[in-house]
Amino acid sequence: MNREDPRVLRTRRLIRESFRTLLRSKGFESITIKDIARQAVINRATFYSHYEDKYALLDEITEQAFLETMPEQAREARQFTDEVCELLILATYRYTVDFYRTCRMDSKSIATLVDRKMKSMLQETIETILLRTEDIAPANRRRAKMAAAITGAAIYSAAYEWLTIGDDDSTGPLVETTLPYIMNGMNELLLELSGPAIKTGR
Amino acid sequence: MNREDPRVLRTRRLIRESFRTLLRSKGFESITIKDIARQAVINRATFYSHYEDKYALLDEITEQAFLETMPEQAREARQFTDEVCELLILATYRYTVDFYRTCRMDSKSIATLVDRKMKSMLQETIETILLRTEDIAPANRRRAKMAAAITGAAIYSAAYEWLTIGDDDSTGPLVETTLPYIMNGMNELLLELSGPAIKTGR
DNA sequence: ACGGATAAGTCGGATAAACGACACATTCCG
DNA sequence: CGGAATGTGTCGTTTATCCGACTTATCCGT
Repeated sequence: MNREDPRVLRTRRLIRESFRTLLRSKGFESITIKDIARQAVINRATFYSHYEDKYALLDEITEQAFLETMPEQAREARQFTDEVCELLILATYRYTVDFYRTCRMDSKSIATLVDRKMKSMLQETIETILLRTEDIAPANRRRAKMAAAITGAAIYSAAYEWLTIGDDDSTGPLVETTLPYIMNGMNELLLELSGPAIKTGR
Repeated sequence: MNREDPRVLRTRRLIRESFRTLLRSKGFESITIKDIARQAVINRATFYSHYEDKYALLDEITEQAFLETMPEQAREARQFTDEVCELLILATYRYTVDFYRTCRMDSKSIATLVDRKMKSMLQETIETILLRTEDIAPANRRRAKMAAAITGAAIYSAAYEWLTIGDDDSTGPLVETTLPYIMNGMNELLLELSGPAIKTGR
């Protein structure tokens, strides 16, 4: 199917919007494909020619929301600087706030799914940034991936923690505690990365 | 083409909304079919399978707006009472206000078209009400139509005049001058209508 | 007045969406 | 327990929309 076809774009957008609407009034688990089709005023069969099931739809929506939340300056960065890191932290926090405030959480399943997706998006973003810096020895790619995984998880859990404590909408303390922690560990690794390949076994 | 088909409903709604949007930023005459199609993100050929041209589209939009503006109580009335007449006057005024405030008026052509449509909608509405009153002799239908035409035109021009003078948003004076005038002439006719058929030639 | 550019309509073939039907799984209730 | 009701996923056919191409009409500048 042609992703550029105006009919396809319209239908997919309709489905996404209907799903978001439903998420505001019902729990994820209790939303049926029939509900989505009815809300979007499309045929139920049409849904299946675009998404495998509602989990795939949730995945796409989560991804899209992430990309919309994350400023381009962060996604397109060529170096993992303090500034970029701060952007990542703030965007992640904003994302979780939006998500958890607009969606009903009947079961924890949706939270789990979204958590996983968010972490992988963060990780991918960071990994891309790290691999863009020219001076990384090809043999150190694996280390860069590790760093991305760790950092992604760190940022996400920091944002999540800050949200659940949530007696305050200020983000100052969130950044002030998370940023040094991450950049410290990251700089450690970056030093090694820019050098020659690390010897195995050390 | 099946008017109930969800695709048809969606497409027509898209076209109408796009047209309304365009009317807010461009003059009617300078809007091309291409503009409409581009704005609605539909194929240009698709437009032609729903509307003959932009004049037909304007006609439909005007009619729809009229029906939305006119309260059901007026449209469904079974007698042409003072109360109903007041509703017609007020709704007509509200309609003209909305229309002339939201649409750009580059040339006068659109105003002419809308004027005509509005008058005919008003006339039709009044005619329907008059013909609904059971005690009208069938032979007097023609007279009822005349009354409807006169009254429709009167109400519309009163509303229009009130709008163009327009130093004031109050509608009191509008109703106070128009209503007695109309009901006087109308009651005159209604008396004759409810009697036997009028003799021809008098 | 003439030629180029842009819009108006129209047409045929390709494709996405609608629709109804089907078999199967799940849930719910007497 | 059993059966009724509801949701899932898929299929074949019909229909609306897309798309590109074409002709005709209208507008505009040199």
